[in-house]
Amino acid sequence: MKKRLESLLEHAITSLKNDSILPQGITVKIGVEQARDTSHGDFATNLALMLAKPAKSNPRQLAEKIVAALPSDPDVEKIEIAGPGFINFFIRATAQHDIVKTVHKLGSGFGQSTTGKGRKIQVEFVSANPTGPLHVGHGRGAAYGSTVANLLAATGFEVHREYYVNDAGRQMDILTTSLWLRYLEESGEAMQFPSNGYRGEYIREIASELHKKYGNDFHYAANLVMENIPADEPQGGDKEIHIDALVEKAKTLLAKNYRIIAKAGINTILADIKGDLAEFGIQYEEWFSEQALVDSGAVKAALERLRSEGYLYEKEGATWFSSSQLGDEKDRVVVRENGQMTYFASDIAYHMNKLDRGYDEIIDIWGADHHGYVPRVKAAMQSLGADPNRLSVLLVQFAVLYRGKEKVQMSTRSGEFVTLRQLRNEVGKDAARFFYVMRKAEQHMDFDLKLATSHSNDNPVYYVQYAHARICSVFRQLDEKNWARDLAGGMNQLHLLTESHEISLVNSLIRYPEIVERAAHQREPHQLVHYLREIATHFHTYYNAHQFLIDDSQLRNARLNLIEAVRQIITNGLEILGVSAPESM
RNA sequence: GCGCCCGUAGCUCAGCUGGAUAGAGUAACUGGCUUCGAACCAGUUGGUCGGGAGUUCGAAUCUCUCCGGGCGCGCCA
Repeated sequence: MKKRLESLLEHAITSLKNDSILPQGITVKIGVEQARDTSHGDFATNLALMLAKPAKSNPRQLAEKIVAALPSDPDVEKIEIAGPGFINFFIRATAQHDIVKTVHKLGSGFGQSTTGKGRKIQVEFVSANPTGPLHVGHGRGAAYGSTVANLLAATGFEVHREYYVNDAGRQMDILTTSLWLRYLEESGEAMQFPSNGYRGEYIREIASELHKKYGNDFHYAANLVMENIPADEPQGGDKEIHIDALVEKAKTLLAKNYRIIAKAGINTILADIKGDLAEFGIQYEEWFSEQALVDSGAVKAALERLRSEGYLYEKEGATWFSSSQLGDEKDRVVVRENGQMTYFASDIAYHMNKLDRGYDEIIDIWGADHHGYVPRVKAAMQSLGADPNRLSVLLVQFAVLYRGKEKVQMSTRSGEFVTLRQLRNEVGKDAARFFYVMRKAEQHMDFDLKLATSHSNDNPVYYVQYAHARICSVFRQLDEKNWARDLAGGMNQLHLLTESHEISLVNSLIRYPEIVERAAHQREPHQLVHYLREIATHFHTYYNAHQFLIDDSQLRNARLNLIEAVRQIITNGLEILGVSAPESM
């Protein structure tokens, strides 16, 4: 209908081309919007207002000209000019009922489009370091990234979901050493744990497993381990030097056993993360290993390429990337004085790898605390001759947890609600995913655990799910009454749906594909959430105002077809959000 | 100090990219179950859109400037 009105306006404008009232040589985008207020009709356009300035004329006069030039349409009942010059269209009430047929026909495919034209798009998200379980902060990126990916898939993109596993470099050494030290404690050695080590309880658990499995194979006396190790920070030393020395000691003493501990650590933690995300409803096409990238020589190759392009230089014993000439605020180290490559070095190689894989677009989803990292990655892409616009980095702000009024501390120490798993256990997957994407990503979010767990009207996820369950319940009642459902017959009676509640539901149905489209295009899942709440509201209102299981079989079947279409759309929308649509609750 | 994000009803947030009288949820109050599920519905109260200036027919939305909050400015990842 919207498109139809737009083309009507198009006709009017073309026919007015020669009229001197129209500005010459100016093209204006003709936009028709659904009117917010019913007194403004069903659709409205601000076309006359837009044209008024270039035409140097009164918008209302212009509107009158346009209206006069509009071809007639059987479904347009009335056209009004209102306010400063809006043109309002009043549509015949039953003109849009065919949408019900369309929804039934397309089923789960309703709302899907081919706008993406199969363009390949990669979405990399979460990518938390595999040095511990996912925490609640990662949860938001997980829910957001997954939903953005689903939205893109629904709009015809070929989506590749990827998790970049940082399983290389210093942090892995620190993880391995932390495990070993806890293992030594487990086997009776007393020593001070490094302040820069990983202190989480899960480290002890893995260490304990190692001890069970390997006995004293990795055991060395504490005084031997701590021999010649520089002081830690609390003792007035440097924590980085301290931990690096311990890592070296671990490698020397353990020799090839070092790999066993390292493997056990990464495998256990990664398995936990994978399981956690799977239970959160997230499947990846690929888990990309940084170590594999390093082993393949890609990082070295990337640096050599930068060097040959003249972007690398040596200073103070380190190798620098001159990102500042490409928009970054300063140059960045890629190889440290000690010869180790920085995280950024492999990130350059990783993004080069992404580019080489031929994606039309690359999306990285990062926590907002990494925003300062964007210019250097873009600079790297540019230096490799790629268009930095092929990469878009979407930043997700932190979520602050509340339990009622009380702020929940997020420190690893507090032991309260740090992991995503704990959150899921407390509020459930559905509520967690729904809450995470309810707010737009740049918005700082308050996540109220009490609200998310409450099984009441306070909780928006239940509100939407309840609408779905109610519809399912209606159909169960229909069966119990042994009333046959005449789907085809109902389609012929759609014109009976003239109640205001029915009209507004139909209007909601029509908007769904546009909502999916816009949410995908703007990478804003929250728009879909708001839409689902709105359609649920319209349904609940309708439900309370009218009976569906009535004796009049014609009206009954028409109504049932309408609410079945609503049910289908709620299912489709929740599917994109990764939230289940229960038949009863 | 510099950079990014944010500031809208008591609270949590939308506001379709510059449009009509700024909207939801929640809280408070009033009413609705013998009728398809009350995890629901109907209604009332509640706003100098952080302050100020500018751009124009028109600003919560764009520009500038202050104020307030979050985050970043490592040879850490």
